[in-house]
Amino acid sequence: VGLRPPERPASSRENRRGSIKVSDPFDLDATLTSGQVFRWRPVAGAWEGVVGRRWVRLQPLPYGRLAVQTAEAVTDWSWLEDYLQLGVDLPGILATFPPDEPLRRAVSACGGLRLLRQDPWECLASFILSSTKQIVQIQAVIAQLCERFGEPVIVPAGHAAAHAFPSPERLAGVSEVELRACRMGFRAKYLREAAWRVASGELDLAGVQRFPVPEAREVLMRLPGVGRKIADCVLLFAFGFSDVFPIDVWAARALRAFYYGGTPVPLRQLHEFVASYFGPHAGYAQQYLFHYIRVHDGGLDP
DNA sequence: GTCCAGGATTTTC
DNA sequence: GAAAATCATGGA
Repeated sequence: VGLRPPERPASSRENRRGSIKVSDPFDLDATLTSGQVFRWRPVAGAWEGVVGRRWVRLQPLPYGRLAVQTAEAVTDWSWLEDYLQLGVDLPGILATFPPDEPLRRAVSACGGLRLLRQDPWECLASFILSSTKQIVQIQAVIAQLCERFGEPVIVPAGHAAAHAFPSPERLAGVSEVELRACRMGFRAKYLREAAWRVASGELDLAGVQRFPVPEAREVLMRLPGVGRKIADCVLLFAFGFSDVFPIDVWAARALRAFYYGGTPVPLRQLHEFVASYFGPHAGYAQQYLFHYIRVHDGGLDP
């Protein structure tokens, strides 16, 4: 795992392109479309997005490589290796899954699905905006939010403008009416309150990393509009607590269909089940089941 | 008009 | 305490 030197070392753009060798399976398409991130866009067989303050283009290559293009010269690629979690031993994680038929099918369908390591603020804000919205709508809301309030980032010459995710300081100063103009509805007041608490220092978001899961979850759930599910998404996608299993309508649907014969099991019982059944990387199992039932299983059950 | 979405909160037993 | 009812909004 690591970044290979560019094909043409003498070029002045030598640090703007490279390719990453990924020894383990890495399904970029499944990873970026599995509902954990909302900012990546498919462009001509590749994916374009913004990580932190950097515009990035990723393209799958043969033999387990990823082509990487940035807009500015880069010497230290640790930010991308961290975001893509290239140091993670995915086969080792999959080996901890219980050997049941649903997981076997899900892993077989998208064996290179990864969990990314997202910025906590962007992740928290994104999932505050996610509640009772479809993924395509969440993408649209966040795109508007970034375009209107995010700082422009450097893009390749001639490329359309791109923006960083707006900081909590910026969003704390945006009116609820302006936020609602991004089609986020009642979530506007929740986003503003979260931005205010983070910007003021009342909520030390980075500090959440140091807490055990129950305390970290409790801290996040003090925010209005953040319940168990959204808190768990932030714990899993931003803080890397890979044993956390967020249960949304789709995950609940998958659990009931695959493990309870489609019977209407209450949510509380599902939480008890996932806490003991899926093992130390239950969050990965969740992502596989979530993506599988949405994309590969027709999304329907009896 | 109806139904649904990577839910949260309030009310009620 | 947990289960049920209410809230909420844009799009298909």
